[in-house]
Amino acid sequence: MRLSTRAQYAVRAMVDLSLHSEGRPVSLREIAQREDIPLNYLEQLFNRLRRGNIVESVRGPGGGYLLARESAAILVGEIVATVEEPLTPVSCMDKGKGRCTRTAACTTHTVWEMLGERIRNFLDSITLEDLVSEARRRIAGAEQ
Amino acid sequence: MRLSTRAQYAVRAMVDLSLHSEGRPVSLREIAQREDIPLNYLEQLFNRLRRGNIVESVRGPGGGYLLARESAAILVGEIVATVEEPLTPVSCMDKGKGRCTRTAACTTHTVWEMLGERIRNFLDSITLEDLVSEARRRIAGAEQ
DNA sequence: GTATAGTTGACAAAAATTGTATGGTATGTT
DNA sequence: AACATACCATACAATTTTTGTCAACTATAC
Ligand code: FES
Ligand code: FES
Repeated sequence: MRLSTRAQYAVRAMVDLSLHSEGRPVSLREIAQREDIPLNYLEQLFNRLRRGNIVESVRGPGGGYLLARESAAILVGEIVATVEEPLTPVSCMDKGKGRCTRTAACTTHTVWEMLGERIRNFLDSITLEDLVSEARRRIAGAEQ
Repeated sequence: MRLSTRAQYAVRAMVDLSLHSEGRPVSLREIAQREDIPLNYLEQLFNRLRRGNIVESVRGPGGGYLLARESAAILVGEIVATVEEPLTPVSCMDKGKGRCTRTAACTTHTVWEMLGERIRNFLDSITLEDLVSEARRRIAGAEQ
């Protein structure tokens, strides 16, 4: 039940982006440095985030990424789901895939289904803005 | 965010065991056949389950495994945690491990911590007995 | 004593994740 | 136009984790 580093990286990077953007595009190079994430790997993640309509890109010098919407309208669950395709606990829910073999009438299926729902609901209950304002509080607290 | 097959196998096997035991030990060979799980793999899982005090073993011919307690006192969360060591979403919670590098003040840590809590709470809210009686209902329904 | 069935540890195969490399395209600046 | 920046895309390599297998051993019922 581990989250991939993809998901961890993506959320951290999105917080970083929000904190440092202020309307201007932020380059991945900056984010990669600040958050200590391999640049090329981050590029892959942001490709997905762009296709997922979570960020917009600006090419050329001075370019970078911008939030596609206000941070209060971006859910952590979206970010995670976008970079970590299946947010379901078991593969039989993947569509196309069959049920698990034999099975004790597969009573367990329901459990995993509900578990997935709980996970998604929780992650969708937190917005990027929640994390950003929390981060700002911490920074303010550390300064004084 | 995938559950290992270890966890899926273990829960299914435990349901199977409960359904077929009725006080008598059930051999892994039976379970492996009914649930289509590699026998040797299942042995490893039941070793962990035994050490986790979830089942008891009876050696020799006619032997097998028994529930260590009544099924109503066995939580699905226990079974999963026993075979799938870390039920935490990120490794920085593993004790001994450091925090994630750099980090946007690691606001995200709290999110993963809460997520882990939710997952554990949910899985601990379901007992093996819940699954077994659900399975019995299905079997009865299928028969008529 | 023999067959059954759990116990254990080492190891191999396979899959998934994580990270790297390379070559592109768009665009602002000089 | 040339050049530098920074996104875009794909392929591939390294690593780690998961999954499965093998072999040897111990206890016990018959
Ligand atoms: S069919 Fe989904 S877990 Fe068995
Ligand atoms: S320290 Fe735990 S996620 Fe960053």
